[in-house]
Amino acid sequence: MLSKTAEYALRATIYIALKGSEENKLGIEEIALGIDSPKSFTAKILQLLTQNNRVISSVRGPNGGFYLTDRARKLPVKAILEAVEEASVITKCVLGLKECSETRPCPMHTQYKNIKKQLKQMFEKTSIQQLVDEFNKGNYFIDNLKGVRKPC
Amino acid sequence: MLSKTAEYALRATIYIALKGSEENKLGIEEIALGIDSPKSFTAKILQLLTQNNRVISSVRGPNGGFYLTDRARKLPVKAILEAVEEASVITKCVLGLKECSETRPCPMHTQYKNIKKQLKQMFEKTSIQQLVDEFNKGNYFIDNLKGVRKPC
DNA sequence: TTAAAAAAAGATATTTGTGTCCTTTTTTGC
DNA sequence: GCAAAAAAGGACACAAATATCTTTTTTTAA
Repeated sequence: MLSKTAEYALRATIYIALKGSEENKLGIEEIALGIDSPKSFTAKILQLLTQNNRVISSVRGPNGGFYLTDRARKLPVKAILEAVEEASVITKCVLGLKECSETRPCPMHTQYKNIKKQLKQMFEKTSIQQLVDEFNKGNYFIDNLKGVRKPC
Repeated sequence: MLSKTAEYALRATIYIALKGSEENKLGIEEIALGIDSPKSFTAKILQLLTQNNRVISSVRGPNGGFYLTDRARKLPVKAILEAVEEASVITKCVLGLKECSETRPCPMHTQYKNIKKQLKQMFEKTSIQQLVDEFNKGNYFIDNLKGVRKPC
């Protein structure tokens, strides 16, 4: 479905949104450990995410690191995919036809269009913050980080 | 969503099912032209499809070529994906977590599981023959082959 | 039985994705 | 200003996916 790049991008962004803030920036070491991804490769992906769509923010030097602005937290998950150039999953024909549409459908078009619609909805209507909220309800995982329900 | 290999596998199989039969086998040249795919690469993929799951059948020599048996026409589309080792799309976690399940869900699990379920349904419940039938209703395309409604 | 046709098989090339490492730039605190 | 910390940037390495070409095997028909 998604490339490693996109998977790491999603995981890293969610992790940073979860555990980081402008006051408490996260280093690449912690992020890679937290989401169980290769450190240097993940660093490259974070560069994409800071440069495209400003999904994540970064500061260099001591006490530097990565965090998400409030603005970024409101972005749809799709913005992460766009930043790593993989948003086409939600538009592409399942058989890979260059032209495939209502007026020129492939044999699977009728069935697949509903799935595509829901994929689109999921990535467009869900904000990064919503995933954070969901996680914080408890019992969610993003590999080495477990969501723990806060005591009442 | 799917690799080129899987896309060509689907297109080629549908094409052969549409235009070929045991009496009228199709050559690799025609197939590649018909689905707009690289010839030699497609030939490799057809080898996979003849060897795994017996999705397509082949005969060498003059008047040889590819065709689908009646048995093969009844196979689910998933059998094509299995033959090219890409059936995992319908089970994998969208964030790429090795473990992701109801009891250990990723932050997108709740939303994505419904989509995954429908993907699974589509590939498991749809037979190759059903796609052929759909195509023959007319006005469907598989790149260079246009579905033409038969005159009444 | 031989030549031609066609897929199978093998070898190799190219491109893209994934991953690592080293150097540079920026920032901070002393 | 200087040393340390951290991300940014660049170069490279490796693997997988994609693609092409050549040779071999099988089959048919003349």
